[in-house]
Amino acid sequence: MPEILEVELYRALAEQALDRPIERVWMVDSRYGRGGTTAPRLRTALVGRTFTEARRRGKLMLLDTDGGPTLGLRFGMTGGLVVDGHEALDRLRYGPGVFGEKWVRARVTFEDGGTLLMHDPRRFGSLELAPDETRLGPDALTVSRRDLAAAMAIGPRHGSAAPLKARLMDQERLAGVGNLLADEILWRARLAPGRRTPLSDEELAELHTALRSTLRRLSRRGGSHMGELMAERHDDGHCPLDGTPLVREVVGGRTTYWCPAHQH
DNA sequence: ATTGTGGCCTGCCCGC
DNA sequence: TGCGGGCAGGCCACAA
Repeated sequence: MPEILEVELYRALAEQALDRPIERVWMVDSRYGRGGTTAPRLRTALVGRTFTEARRRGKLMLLDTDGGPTLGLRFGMTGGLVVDGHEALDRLRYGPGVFGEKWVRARVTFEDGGTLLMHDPRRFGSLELAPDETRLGPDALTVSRRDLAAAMAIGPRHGSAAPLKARLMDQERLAGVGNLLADEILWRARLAPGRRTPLSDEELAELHTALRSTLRRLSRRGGSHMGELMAERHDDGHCPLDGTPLVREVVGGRTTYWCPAHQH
């Protein structure tokens, strides 16, 4: 489920876990670790230390430690964060919608008895010690128009043949936008997901405005799934703007809904 | 180097 | 009611 808005909620929740000495660390199995991160290495890195800061870059959450490596958390499609029994979100749209002990994949227990845990039914999330943050592009919540333009450069003169939507979701170019947000942003920017020609200055401005307004609006409304396009994301869905039947197709490897009447 | 594809896991929903 | 197939908002390894 989580896109950038959800991970930002997780990050805010994780601030409750700062400055509390870590007593135990558990992970379901070493396949849940990434980049050589195993349960024993997690223990060595974390036990006896505290988390000092909860950061985020795109969809990657980062917990710094006092003197040890930073812990990176990725939530995949169904991952959720729980601190001291409190969830950042009531409900995971593509998960079972309830909390289940059997879906807990990792747990950090503090000396005060509290816990921070990863709840992840589908197991697409992961933990990684000292993740390479530099592989991610600028954060979508704060990206400037200039940096967005650089990230989106497409077309023959810019050496890329990837469709616009794939660019928007390429985490190395722009960090944080997932499939749902991409559709919503392009719909609001009036740009077709399959666009491969360079964007004009006006279109880039539209895209930047749509990115900011969509993130701000959906953040207020409670998450990435609160977009206006969401309710029409099904067969026979219609454009909320002009009533045109939406096109459903795969763009950039992901299911895409868009309006052929006003997105160009 | 860039772009596209399959696969990872598990649960839900739909149609038969 | 039960069952099988298709689908799911992320990301990686791999092929072309």
